[in-house]
Amino acid sequence: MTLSPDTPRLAFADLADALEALRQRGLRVTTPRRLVLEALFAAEVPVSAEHIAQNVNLELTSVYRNLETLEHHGLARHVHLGHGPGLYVLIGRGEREFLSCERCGAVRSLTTEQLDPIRDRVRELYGYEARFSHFPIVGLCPDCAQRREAAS
Amino acid sequence: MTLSPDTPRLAFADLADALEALRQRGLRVTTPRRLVLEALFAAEVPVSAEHIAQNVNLELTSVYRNLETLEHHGLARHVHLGHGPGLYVLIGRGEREFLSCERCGAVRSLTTEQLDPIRDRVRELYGYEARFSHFPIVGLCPDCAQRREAAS
DNA sequence: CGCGCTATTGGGAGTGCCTTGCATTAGTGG
DNA sequence: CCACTAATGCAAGGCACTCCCAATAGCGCG
Repeated sequence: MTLSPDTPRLAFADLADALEALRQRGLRVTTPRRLVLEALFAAEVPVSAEHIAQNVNLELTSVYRNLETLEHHGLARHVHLGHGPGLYVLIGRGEREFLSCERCGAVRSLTTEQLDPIRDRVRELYGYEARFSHFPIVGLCPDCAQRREAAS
Repeated sequence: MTLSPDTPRLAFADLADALEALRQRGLRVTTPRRLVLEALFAAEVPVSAEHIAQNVNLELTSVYRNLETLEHHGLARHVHLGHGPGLYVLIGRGEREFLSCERCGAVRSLTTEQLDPIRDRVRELYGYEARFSHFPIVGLCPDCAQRREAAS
């Protein structure tokens, strides 16, 4: 699957690249590893370990272990969108951040730069270095916010 | 606007007040209930159910159930500060919000108004109604941010 | 290509944080 | 002080991982 031309350049353009990177780091390219990576490449939204395990028919344990090593080697990361399991995404295809709706579960994807003004404001007001990449902002999406306002 | 009977605003200054409010709502004032409430009044930071259970020597189950009913009746709420158990706080004594440090666990307490500029910015940029009250902003406190910068 | 070294795997058990079910206990209004 | 039923204690269950270990299978080497 080719990347759209406007997608930022990245370290791991495709599966083969990523696998090569792993091999170079002394990691073995096993079938489960490859399948997990494939699942991440195929996903357009963050996915749970459970989801991957079901899809590619792997032991959940193995999926978690692979996600962990992918994270450790900078190929993937996970976010906590409210309650529920952690969700995993590939790194390197243009960094994404997320806003999630507590009510309907909608996930809005943003570029890192889009959240910079928020991070800047938090830093400037409270000195905290907000890292929404791991614990994103949770709230109500425009639709749910409106619906709730109408109901009151 | 009209007061919805199932979401009344409870105002209570102390334990006796809170217990009276519960009684008025048809809830029984039992020893475990009173102990959980006392623990919340005593805590100056958000506390876990486990913490309460240990302190007042109650069944964890009972603590969870009581926290749930206190939440349901608007006397308490909980926040998720990064990983780890949910942490409970009383409401009605001046609303607090939190900023937590992913590295050292430090929790900075703020008034709701202090976070309003951030919420406003999120709304104005993305239309999301950020609700940091349930999933607060997680990041690095000034100390940890500096330490990390120095290390790089 | 075969061999050996060891990273990785499957599967099972364990942990943390709750949630549910149920028989028993104890607040409360009458 | 009685009856009614909310609330409790205890046991079990559930979700999201995390750990352990014997068996397997990549990978470098000859």
